[in-house]
Amino acid sequence: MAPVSHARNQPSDRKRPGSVSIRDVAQRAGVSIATVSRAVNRIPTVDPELARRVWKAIDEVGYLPNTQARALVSGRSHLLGLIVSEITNPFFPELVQEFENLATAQGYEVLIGSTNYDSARTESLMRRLLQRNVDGVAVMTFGVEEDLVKKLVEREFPLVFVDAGPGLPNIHVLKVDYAEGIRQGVQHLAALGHRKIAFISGPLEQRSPRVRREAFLRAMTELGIQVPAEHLVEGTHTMEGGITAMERLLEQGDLPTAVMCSNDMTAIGALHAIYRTPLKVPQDISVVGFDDIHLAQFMLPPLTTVQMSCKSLAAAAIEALRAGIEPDHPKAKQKEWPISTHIVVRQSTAFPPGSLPARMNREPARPTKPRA
Amino acid sequence: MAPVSHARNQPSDRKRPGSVSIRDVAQRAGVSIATVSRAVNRIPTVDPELARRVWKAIDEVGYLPNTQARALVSGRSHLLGLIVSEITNPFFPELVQEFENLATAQGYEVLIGSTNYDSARTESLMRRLLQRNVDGVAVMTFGVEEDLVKKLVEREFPLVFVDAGPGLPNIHVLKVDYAEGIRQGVQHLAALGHRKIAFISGPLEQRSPRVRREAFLRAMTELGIQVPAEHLVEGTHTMEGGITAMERLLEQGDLPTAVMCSNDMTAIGALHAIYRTPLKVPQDISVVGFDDIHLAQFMLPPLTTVQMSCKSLAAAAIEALRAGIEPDHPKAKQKEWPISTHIVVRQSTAFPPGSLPARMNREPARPTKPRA
DNA sequence: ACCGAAGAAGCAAACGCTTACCGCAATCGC
DNA sequence: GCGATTGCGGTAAGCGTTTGCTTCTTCGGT
Repeated sequence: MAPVSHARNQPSDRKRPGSVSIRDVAQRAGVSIATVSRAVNRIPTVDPELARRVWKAIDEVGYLPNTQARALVSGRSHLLGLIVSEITNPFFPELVQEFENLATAQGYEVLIGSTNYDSARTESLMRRLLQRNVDGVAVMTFGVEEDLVKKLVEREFPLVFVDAGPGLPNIHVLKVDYAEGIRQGVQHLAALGHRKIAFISGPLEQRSPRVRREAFLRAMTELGIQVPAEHLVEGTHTMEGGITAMERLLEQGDLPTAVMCSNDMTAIGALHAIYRTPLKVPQDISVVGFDDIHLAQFMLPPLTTVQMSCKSLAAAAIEALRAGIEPDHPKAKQKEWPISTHIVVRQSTAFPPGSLPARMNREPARPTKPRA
Repeated sequence: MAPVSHARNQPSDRKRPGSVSIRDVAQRAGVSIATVSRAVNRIPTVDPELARRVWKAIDEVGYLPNTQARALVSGRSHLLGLIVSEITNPFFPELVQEFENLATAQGYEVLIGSTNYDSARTESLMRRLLQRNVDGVAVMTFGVEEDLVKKLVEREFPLVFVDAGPGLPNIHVLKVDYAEGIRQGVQHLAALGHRKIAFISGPLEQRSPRVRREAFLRAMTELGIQVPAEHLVEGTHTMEGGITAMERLLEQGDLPTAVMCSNDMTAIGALHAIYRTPLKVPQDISVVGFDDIHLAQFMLPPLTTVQMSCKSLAAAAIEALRAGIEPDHPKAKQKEWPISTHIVVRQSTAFPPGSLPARMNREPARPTKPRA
């Protein structure tokens, strides 16, 4: 029987050829693994000369510290979970992009999952994220399932929701100010002379679409404008949904002169539905979106929309998570993170038909820039 | 000084409240941690009765095995890296979605990174993925940087490229059959009577766009059609690029009657550029895309395009990775994975103007379904 | 009744790292 | 000049698992 030497400081006969461990570096530099570790982590107590030797060795053997092992001892994985509802909805890739940039800039990696509105999926996703020991999770789906969330809250697990998830204390919430942006949208339309303004909502079983719809109704009420029930139609936050909803709007007798949509994909769907008719946007009907996705400015005509900056959404999410993760974060106590919204006027909105000499409608209205 | 007891089998005074380890379960079930581990991994040598007790304990304390620790000992992280060039290009979210579904179905998690065509970013991304000990990486950016790839290949690190990355042996390659799909596209146009067919390419410093352009030129040559240099314009694989390129095409004297584009976003940009002129698609000019993203069928008119199924792309990528990772995978030896492409005829293509009575052009051509 | 084989559970090493603690040499104070 | 401090590096414990080896029990064969 071969006497196996288990000198703990010897380089391992590696499993995968080429995977270099801290011991290889230590051997090469002629120091202990502790010193290597300290050098890598730039701990000032190590002699500069030695440190140089270590770094040289690191370079020569091509050492990369194993994050898993680090995570195991430090208890922090530097992994963040990001849950979105549907990654194929163009809003989310933009969000993901921003989130990722910010996260990596802070030394975190991101595990993304999309739920497709399926709560079983969400649950399994959450479980997997926890097994991976993520340091925190941002739930950016605009409709939350409340099951295991409670347990997590009890565990003081850093969690960020958008629009207040379940009414639980002690979780971070990105409070999107739908009211402001949507009011701006409605007022913009009203200022142009519109009175018959329809609204295509998102799927109403979700929270956020409901909130947006409420905001619209309130803004209309403020202006003293009635909204007939048939001008309130439900979409799905997808282009298909926008098309269908707009078609329904077009079929009925009392045509609105303007349509606000719960998100941009819906608005884009609406534009498509209108293109298929003899009607023109914005001359015959104005359309306003919500989100301001990249695509919006490339529509024909470029879409007037309410901007919800995914940059600030991502930034707030990261900040909130860090506040929950890092013990001495300046804003550790903050629980609500406001996200502002405001209208971006492009060319899909104009005076309602018949309100003015036709030629004034040729060039779409271009009010002054909204306040930033 | 308090004598610290270090009985290894006692539950830890946990770092994060609520993080439950295997020892908690062991204690609760009154067995050793080894038994818990074996029960969890369904190793048949454990007594059914004991196993039941263990599972009960697991349930009671809410135990989730720590993947990091598992990875550390097994040497496999069950993490897959997915590198895309630009996650905001709609093609990629679709790919990501498929990839993720497949990966999770096989028990893998996915780390996504988008390079934005920045090779420094790619490099840092790769490094981070390696530190995370990913089991393999799929590089789905359609233009590769060849730097550290070689080292990885030497390490026998499972790597999948699309379109043959650097001409290195021993890496898995998803061979997209551009030629076939593009030939079908060209032939479709030629069959309709087009002879003046322009091509908007992607950024030519990347490999895949070059291959697509080559495929187009070859298909044209096969048909004996000359392509004047001014009908070959370079885009950027984005909508903006498509708009600019199409504008350039429109400015020049010799207007093509059809335009093929290197990807769908380019084609969509081209459609937009054309909408801004009095020309009509498809009556005055036909447009063909490439990719068949979801959006394509919702264009006005619905876009005729060459489909490159991201489902099969994702499936092949996963298969290839697993073949590289799992020692006894059936296809461990396979290195090339063919991906077929074929045309999907919708309504952005029709007879060229003037070739036929006008009314025949009212309804766009609808040839029979292509072979699957 | 005794020995050996088989089955089941436990012990402990190992995965790659961080870090508390300890030992050693050089320096300081008086 | 000698004990006390200080500065640096090494030793080893431990993070949460898996797993080879050992131990203990049970049972069958003779």
